[in-house]
Amino acid sequence: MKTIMSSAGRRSTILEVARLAGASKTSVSRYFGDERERLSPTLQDRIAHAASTLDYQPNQMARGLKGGRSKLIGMLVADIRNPFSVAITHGVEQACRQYGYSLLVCNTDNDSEQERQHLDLLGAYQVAGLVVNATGSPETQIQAFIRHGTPVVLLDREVSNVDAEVVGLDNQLAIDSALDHLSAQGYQAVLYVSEAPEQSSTRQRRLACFNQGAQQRALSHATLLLTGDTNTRQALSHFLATHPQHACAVLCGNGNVTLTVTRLFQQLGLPLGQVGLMGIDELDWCDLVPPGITTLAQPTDAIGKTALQCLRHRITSQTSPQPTTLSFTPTLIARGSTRR
Amino acid sequence: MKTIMSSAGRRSTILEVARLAGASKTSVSRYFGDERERLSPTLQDRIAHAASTLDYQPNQMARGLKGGRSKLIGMLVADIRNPFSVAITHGVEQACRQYGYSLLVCNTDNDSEQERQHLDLLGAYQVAGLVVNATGSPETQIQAFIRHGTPVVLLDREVSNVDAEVVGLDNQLAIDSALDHLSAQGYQAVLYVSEAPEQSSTRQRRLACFNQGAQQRALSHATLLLTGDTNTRQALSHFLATHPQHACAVLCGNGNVTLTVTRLFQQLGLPLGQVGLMGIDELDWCDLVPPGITTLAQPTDAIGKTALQCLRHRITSQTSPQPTTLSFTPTLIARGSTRR
DNA sequence: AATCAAAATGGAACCGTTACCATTTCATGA
DNA sequence: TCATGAAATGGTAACGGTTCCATTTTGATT
Repeated sequence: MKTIMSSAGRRSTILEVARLAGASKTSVSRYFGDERERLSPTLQDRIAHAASTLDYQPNQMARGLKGGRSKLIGMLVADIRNPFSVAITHGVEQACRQYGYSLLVCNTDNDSEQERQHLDLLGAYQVAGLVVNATGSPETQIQAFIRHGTPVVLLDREVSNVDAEVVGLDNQLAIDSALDHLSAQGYQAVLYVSEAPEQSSTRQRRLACFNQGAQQRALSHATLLLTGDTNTRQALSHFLATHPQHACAVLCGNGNVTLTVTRLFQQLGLPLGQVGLMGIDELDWCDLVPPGITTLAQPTDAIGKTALQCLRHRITSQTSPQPTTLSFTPTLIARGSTRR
Repeated sequence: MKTIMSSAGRRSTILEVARLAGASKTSVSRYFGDERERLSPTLQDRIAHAASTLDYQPNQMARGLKGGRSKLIGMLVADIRNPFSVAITHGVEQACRQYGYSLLVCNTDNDSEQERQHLDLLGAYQVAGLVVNATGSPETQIQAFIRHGTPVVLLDREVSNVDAEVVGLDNQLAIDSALDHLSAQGYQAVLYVSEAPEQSSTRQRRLACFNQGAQQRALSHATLLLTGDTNTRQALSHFLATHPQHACAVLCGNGNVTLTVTRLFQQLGLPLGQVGLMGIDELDWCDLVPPGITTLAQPTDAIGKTALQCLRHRITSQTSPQPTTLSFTPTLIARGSTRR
């Protein structure tokens, strides 16, 4: 014997609230919009009471349709499993909630086809703003958003021909700090390891800064790109072998690289510190691998929050983008891996 | 001299496509809905052409409004910075994209007030389904979703009085495997470390299984809860001190705990392996801390995808929940930390 | 050629809001 | 008391789709 739950609960509408409160749709709408003070205290009370009785909540779909924009912020993330991305997402999400937005998180897994699809969908949801950590170069699609009047902020990676603020690390400063630290610690030859730079302006920039900075400091240097087919272990050994007379160090372009290289060090039995190791991006475990891995930490929360601030600013003041680059300063966390 | 971009691009509507194609709104709607085959090939072509000319894409807000449901899946995550949660989110997100849904990710930071707010919003967006990794006990709110006909799936954690599938690890099996492994390795006294169990049914269950399982195996055992005020370092030392005649091991209830305890081991200078260490949840760095930390890995991707399958099943077949528990089998990854 | 069912297409109402404009209410000063 | 403007409130047409129902077209059958 089953109890039939016939009240397959429709959610209540503005009209029902209006009726119960003895008011008009318009007044109820005003109450829940930002014109509550235009209503007499009496009416406010009646509406408040009716709404809570009916458990009313404005339908965001209807609002979005009517207003031409939703209260959604779209966020495109290149790799959601990267702790750095997660940390930033966390910052963005917090800021969203604070201002009544919800976050539509779209992970692209570094695949531009997925990126394209996601951007299409985000368009269809008429997002109020877009935070993009790009994979490929979705120029045209992003331009379309901008043309439609949707504010866009680029996170960490630039996209060519897109006029939007870029929020991220000061890469020049990061690389400089790293090289300064390494040479201060007495390392004379540095290998920079990076993932494929084509995908990301940041990777390119760090690579360029590295080459330039290493040269300025008269450091022996080389670079290694982690592509699928190179034998990284061999490349690393080779670098060490060609610099027998120097104290060698490896600088990792991001957290993923640090992970890979640390594994490599262990496989090769390289003593951390004697061969220096340093990475951009702080990770949970950097203090756990003895004697600790030196890193440059990014202020992820600040970056995320700033990204949303940019959007909010442009959403409210309808100004067009002032293609600035907002660069944040990394924090050096020195540990044993760069102590000889 | 500035070029004024006066075409502050409105996106094109179904009506415009209809006009350009010389067809009716209805036909265009059918084309983009799932009744394309009802249209004559000629008409399909005309519409396709018009749509691509105008760069048309159906407005999801309008669709959602009309249909009473959006193509959004809401996901409530207790702690988005936990790699385990991220891995599952990744699985859910992939599955969503595959079926044309978008994922509204809501992080609660283990705060039930945030959870409440987020659930409200998700309601307002008329999500097609809800994946909940609960923090507190949002019983009433979730019941409201179910009453409204929105399918709900619980992830990892149950919520009392909510009839919904629970997708997650087979905790009994996990604890049993762990204890079997530990005692096979010769450990005789085991300390189970967990975060506050009030928040999470899973933590409670693992704790209970541990106590029962340890007793059955005649292991000396104790538990330690990581709350803010306990001196965990002291507690751990105390456990070791009270079992001088036994080979001791620590079992960690989840990834966060593993991180904390590993730090503790280092602070105390405990030799990994001689004092055993084992954790539930596999983490990036578990093979990096010498001699490697033994873990039970959860099939996160499968869990995430299954969660969405459940939703889809219930979205399409409108059946009411069959409050099953879908339990997944953990994989033991044995490393040096449990080798004496 | 006439008939008829099936296939193809279109008209219009409605989903739940908001925003413009119109109307009512109210307090104020002449 | 009445005019007057401001404040408070309400009516109604969109917003961009979907869906029911009606209409037209098509092709097969007699």
